[in-house]
Amino acid sequence: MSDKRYNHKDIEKKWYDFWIEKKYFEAESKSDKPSYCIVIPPPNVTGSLHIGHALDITLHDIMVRWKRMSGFNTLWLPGTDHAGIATQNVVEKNLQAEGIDRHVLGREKFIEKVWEWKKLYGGTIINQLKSMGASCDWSRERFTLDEGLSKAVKEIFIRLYGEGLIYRGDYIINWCPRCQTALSDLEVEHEDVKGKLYYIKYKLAYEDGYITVATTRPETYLGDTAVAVNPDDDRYKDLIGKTVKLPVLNREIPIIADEFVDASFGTGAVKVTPAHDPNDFEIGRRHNLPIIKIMNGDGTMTEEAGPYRDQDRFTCRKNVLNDLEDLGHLEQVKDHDMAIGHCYRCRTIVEPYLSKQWFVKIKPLAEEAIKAVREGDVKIIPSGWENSYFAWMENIKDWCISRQIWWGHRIPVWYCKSCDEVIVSAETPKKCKCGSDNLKQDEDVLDTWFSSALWPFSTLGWPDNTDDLKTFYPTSVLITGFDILFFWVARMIMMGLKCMGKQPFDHVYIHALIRDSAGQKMSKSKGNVVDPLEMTGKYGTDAVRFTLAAYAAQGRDIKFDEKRVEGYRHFLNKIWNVARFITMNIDDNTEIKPVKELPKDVLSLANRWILSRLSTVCSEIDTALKEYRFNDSASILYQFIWHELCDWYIELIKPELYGEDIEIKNATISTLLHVYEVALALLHPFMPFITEEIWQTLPSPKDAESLCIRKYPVAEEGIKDSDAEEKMGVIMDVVTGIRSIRGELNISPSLELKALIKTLNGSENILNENIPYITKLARTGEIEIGKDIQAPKNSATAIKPSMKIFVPLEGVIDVDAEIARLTKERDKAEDNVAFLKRKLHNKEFINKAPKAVIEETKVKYKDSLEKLSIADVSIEKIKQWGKSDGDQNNG
RNA sequence: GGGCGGAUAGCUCAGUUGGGAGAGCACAGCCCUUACAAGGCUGGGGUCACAGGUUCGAGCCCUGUUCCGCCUACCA
Repeated sequence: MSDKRYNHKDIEKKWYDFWIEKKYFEAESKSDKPSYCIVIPPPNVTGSLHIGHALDITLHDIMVRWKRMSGFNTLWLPGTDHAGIATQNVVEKNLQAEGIDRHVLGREKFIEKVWEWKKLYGGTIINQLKSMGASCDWSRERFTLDEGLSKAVKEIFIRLYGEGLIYRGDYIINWCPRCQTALSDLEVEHEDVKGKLYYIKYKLAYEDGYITVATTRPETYLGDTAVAVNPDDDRYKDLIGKTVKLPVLNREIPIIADEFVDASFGTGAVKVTPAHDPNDFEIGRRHNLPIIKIMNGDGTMTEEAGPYRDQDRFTCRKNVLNDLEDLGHLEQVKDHDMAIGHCYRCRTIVEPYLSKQWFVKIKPLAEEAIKAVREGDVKIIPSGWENSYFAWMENIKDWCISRQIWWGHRIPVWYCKSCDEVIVSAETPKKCKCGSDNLKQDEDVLDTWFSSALWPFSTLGWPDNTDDLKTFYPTSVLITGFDILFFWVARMIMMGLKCMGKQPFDHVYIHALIRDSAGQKMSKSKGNVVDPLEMTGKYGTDAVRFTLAAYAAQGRDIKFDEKRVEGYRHFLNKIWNVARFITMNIDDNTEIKPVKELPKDVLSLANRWILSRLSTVCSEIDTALKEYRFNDSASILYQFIWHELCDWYIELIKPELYGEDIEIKNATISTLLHVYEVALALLHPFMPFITEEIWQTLPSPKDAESLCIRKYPVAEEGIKDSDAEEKMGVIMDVVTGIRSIRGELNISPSLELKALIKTLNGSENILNENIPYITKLARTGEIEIGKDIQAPKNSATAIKPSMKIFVPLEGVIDVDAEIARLTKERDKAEDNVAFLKRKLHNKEFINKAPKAVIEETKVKYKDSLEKLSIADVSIEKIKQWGKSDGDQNNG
């Protein structure tokens, strides 16, 4: 505490260990207290903490610590996600580095390797969350591949299958040739590119002439089984029913008519490749076209591609184009803007690919989920996101949930090799009902997001009816970035409603994305990534947390600037030094009493004022947090502590602390301690470490052994006192008035000034009673106060609503500077008068504006008018003094 | 193609029912006043993107325009 600067090193771990040891973060399965629960968005087990997590964690922890302190049975349930494709990729790469191919290793051995890897490195991100101060209940930590969660996954799969909401079938899905798995629509990231549109001539089979089709993927012509035109397209009417021959392959395919074709695009004729395009697949179905697969799962061409077999898909495209050109089939090539889908895990260009996959029939689930938000069972904050939610939900497509990878929840389905029976079961079946034991389990695993969708209840013990489930479901709020609104939030709502019959959370708070200070999305390749751990190491976790909270305004992206962190570290230092100030002003004779026991008559104006302000701050923080206005709460605390507590209050009470009156001194130090202690408590959710460190050493009366279980302050902790606030306003006016004169006229702060105050509306009592405040803060010596004070010679003037302040400046005054200063004020007043006059003379305004506004305007007008006239008089006087000074000097 | 959001001080951003615009940082001047120089005091700085409209009154509401960002989509 003796150090002038706050040093975060060593402190953070000490307190975190203490909290854990005391089990403060552990929730009760059964409790009389109201419950508050947040489940963490589980980070990928392969992950390491990035700035987005840091924001997530900070906002979570603020809410959770606030509620815990407010007396709720609070559960913040942590865990990690097995992140199927991502984790498999990581381990696969590691094995490759050792020269091991996973296919050689085999499925079982490979999964063992992943578990080993998980045991070694899976704790990394968890430890990083802890270093952020996250007050999670670690005794309830979960992993999406835990036994319990796996049970939940199987249970829901079987249930949905039984209801016909899960089905298997051959469809065109998104296929990543590198990961060699299906992807859901959401897992494909579209990127706009300037591509080409190739016009290819198909010659008619039995007569001269040709039809030209336009395509962006010329290599797929190898799989064409028809050419389609719009039935109403006059250009092609005669060709319908005829056939063309595909170049090179010489396969004969029909020209068909289909409503889908847009006659205005390209040539109005579309090549139809049912195995490699979702629309073509539909057309193919309608017309019973053959389906020809020309590409393998790894992106090479099949033998159906004839001379191009085994070629990579992009090499094949080049060769196809060359050959078509050589043979005179390439009519033209046009620039064409389009969007190309990439795998969200490995950035490989995805292929629309025909294969047998499992799907969730999603519409019935989506309807309920739409209703839940529309009827307010789930409230999305900020509400603007509701539009996106509805738009997506209303156009939702069936969800492809099978993945051709090894790491994940294996689909609980077995196929009988003897009779084609499909057995869906939580346990491994021994025999088929046909009697055969020749059963084989489906090779695929489920989409990771399928298990994530169950997270809010699977983590609480579902499908068992546990106490945790009864106590904490529905959870209170889900806090996350908008990037996983559809991936995760929407699916949780659907599954929560389906399994639990209730929404998984009452609120969804969507926070912004963090960008770099130039507004660019952070990415490793750009090298603009801010490492939160580097930040916390440098500035302390509390400073980083407070920065993120202060940045977290609703509905706007965050442009993260390290300088802002530095600024808030200064704030921590400021807070730290208040503690030092208190310590220095307490000795063995100091008697500290609870504020409630202090007689009101020993409380000085400053004490009453700060208590009143504290009271307001308490209720403002409460409102802001309730509405998830994190930035507002941060700024309220910053403003109050730095400017009101430090700049005004502590300076005001110095005379009382250094004075002789022991009773007043005790009352003041008790008040200071109280306000500071409450402020620390208010701050604790935002900056847990420094507040606990200071709080523990504070000689205040305490009723808790740690700040994190102290009752969160509410408005009674201060005493609202408008009389004190009004009076302090007058004192502040005097002080700032004199300070302005000093500052603008460049008078040394060390020079003691005399002040004469002419009161205008009975403020002399207030002033007379509080002279020490003025002398201390404005550095004045003698002060004269009265209604009839006359402006002395050679004085500067400050004009305030309830008084005129004169500061005689014999010897130090710069006449021209003071005239300039007053003229500036005069002009401002004149502008005001003109403006307000115009307004009040406006008949429409008088007729139509609310009375309160008119009254207010009138008062402002009067004040401005008065200020103008005072300024005029003052300027006149000082000019004369200037002259007479000149006379004296001359004479 | 559809939708959403943004444009306010040099920078980053607040601005909650429409009543002459605020903060932090940066900048300038003065100060090492015994909590803090990672500090104190004072000050300068804005056509609220542009053009219309509604209103007594618009940063805020309406229409259009420009620029930027994002989401979403099966026009090959």
